[in-house]
Amino acid sequence: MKGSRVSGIADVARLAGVSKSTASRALSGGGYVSEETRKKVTDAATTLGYVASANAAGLATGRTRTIAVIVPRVNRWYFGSMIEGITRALIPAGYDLTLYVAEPASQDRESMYRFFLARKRFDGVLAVALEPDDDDIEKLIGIGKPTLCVGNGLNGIPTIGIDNIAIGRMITQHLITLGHREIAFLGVTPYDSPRARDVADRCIGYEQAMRQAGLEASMRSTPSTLTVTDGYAAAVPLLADMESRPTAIVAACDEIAIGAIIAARRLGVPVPGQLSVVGVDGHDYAEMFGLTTIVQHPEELGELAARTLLSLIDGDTDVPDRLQLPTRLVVRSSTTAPATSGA
Amino acid sequence: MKGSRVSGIADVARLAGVSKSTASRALSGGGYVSEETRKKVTDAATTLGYVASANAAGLATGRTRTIAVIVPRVNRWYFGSMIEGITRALIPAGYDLTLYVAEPASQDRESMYRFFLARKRFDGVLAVALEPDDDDIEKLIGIGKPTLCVGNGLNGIPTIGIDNIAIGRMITQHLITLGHREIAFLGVTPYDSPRARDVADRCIGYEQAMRQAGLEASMRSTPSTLTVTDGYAAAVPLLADMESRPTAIVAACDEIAIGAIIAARRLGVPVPGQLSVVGVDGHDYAEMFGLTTIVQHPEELGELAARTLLSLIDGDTDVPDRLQLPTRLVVRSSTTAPATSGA
DNA sequence: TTGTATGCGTTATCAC
DNA sequence: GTGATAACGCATACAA
Repeated sequence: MKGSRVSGIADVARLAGVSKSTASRALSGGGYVSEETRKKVTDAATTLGYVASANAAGLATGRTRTIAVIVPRVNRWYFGSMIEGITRALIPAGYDLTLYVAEPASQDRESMYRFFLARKRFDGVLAVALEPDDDDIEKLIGIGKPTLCVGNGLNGIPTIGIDNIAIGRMITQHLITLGHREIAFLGVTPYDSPRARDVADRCIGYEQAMRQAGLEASMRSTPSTLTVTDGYAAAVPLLADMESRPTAIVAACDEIAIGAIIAARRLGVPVPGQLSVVGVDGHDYAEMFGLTTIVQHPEELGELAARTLLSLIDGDTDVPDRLQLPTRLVVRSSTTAPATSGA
Repeated sequence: MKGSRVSGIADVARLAGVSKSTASRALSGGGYVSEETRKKVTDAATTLGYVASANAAGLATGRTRTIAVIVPRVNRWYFGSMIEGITRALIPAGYDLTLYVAEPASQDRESMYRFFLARKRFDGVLAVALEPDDDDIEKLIGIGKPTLCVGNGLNGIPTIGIDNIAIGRMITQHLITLGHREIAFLGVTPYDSPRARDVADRCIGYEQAMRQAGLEASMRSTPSTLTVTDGYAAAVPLLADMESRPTAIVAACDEIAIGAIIAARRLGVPVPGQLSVVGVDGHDYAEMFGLTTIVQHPEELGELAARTLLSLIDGDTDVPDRLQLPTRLVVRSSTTAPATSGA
């Protein structure tokens, strides 16, 4: 049992009849190795089932072939999809993914920076959904490794995401074009909370479109966790009041929108007959609810972000400071022209 | 700029006026160090912002303070919650979490074993939702590190999960007790697929309860991705046929159940008036739909599993081979006694 | 209680 | 094209 130790590069070299350095070159290094010896070495490696010790290699090269991913949550459609997209880019590149889950401005995030990220067991960082009121920037820059923001960005760090203000404008415009004039926004607004800037930006887009059309903006904020439950809770009081009930709702995201649709059904408000609802995301459940929405693809966003980070790690310098992915309006059955007031 | 290198333990030792070994002992080692020098060393370390190189430490000790987590997906309520639970246990322990996302019997899973897991950059493995038709067992055992299965288990590896057969029996019994006799099962059955054994086990429990009550089992399988969309698609044909429509549905999980409820609403079948529905999971959306369900807590499961694995890594030998977490039936408004046939 | 010397498994630098 | 040899940064058995 003692002899069954994991074989190292020395064993490979011995079996191949070459020196350790030649073996190393043949397997990973970029140096000159004759085709003949390369084959001898790789054969020896496979017969021994040799796998290089990442620790030793990392110690020698300073690289870990690992990237760190910072997310506030995992159990959310957006983050879960994004992580899957990231892995899709990492697997073919042979990179490991270490996950750091910590809500912004939380105890966990503090210890993440002070302890976990300080260990620097990665070659680059993907920071997902940072929030501007957090002092992440200096800390991230202080790490001194290639870093990319995904979704929400921070000044000074290259960011890849979507144009949320334009999205807010677009969906609001869609409702205005249909003839709606009483359009309420449901979700996180930039006024009650500086956090969650991506969705707050959609609210800004909503305001812009309303103002431009000479309409009055009306914003209702949810408890800000952006869940169906929250959308439901926020929609009930809005829809219950017959007098002030809007003819259309712009939701900060699909989950909020779905919550609103469910609330409408409960309250007997027909969608889209008496109420049009539009969301943002392209959530898995959107189609089932016939939700008109802007579809984005977090997996693709994650995949692209990961690939960009890898090229950044490989020394690419010409990475754009800000990259916006395209999105698309998908019209379904949750939006229609408003019922004529008289009817 | 050349001098601003990251400080190593040598720098700490120099600043504290001791040798490297003493510094090492004071910071991490278990050896004897006087309180006085310990303080000097830790002070020096903090002023220098010293953080041990994980690579070097790992190379010396053979331990990585990292655990590997294998999941088939991330973007699912169950897996996302579980990962969050796992991190909850890992953070205070100072362990990193590297995530391996690969569907069973997939290309990715193959490369995961052959390449990623072979690097052994972890002290232990948490394998979530393994499927029995996959030959994971030998590969996992071959890694030679402490390993724990979560959810689905494999013979030969300690497993921690819930008793899905008992759960299937319990929810079916609930409907039988209410007076239902035509009860259909919706979801993955053990017959059309050996995979996804956890949900298939629930079907077995359903069958047991039906047989015991002298009732006829009727199973409808979904496309097996266990989403709301699938539940919806599978429920429509089942509910559309007035003649063979059951008075109650046992769903393999809450998402399937919710899909069935949505389908029922669409088809004008009142729930629970004409149809009772019960699920399993305690999904975030269950309460909103008034769904009667068995609640389980994937976060807690993940947290417990991670903690157990850590103690396994620390040399604990008395870890039970099979650990079942308790679950609880929560009765809501989706189940009631069946309408009397005559009415 | 502290310091010295050695090993962990690679890669990189140099001669050859 | 190949082979010694020195890092890489830390932990630890052993000597003091």
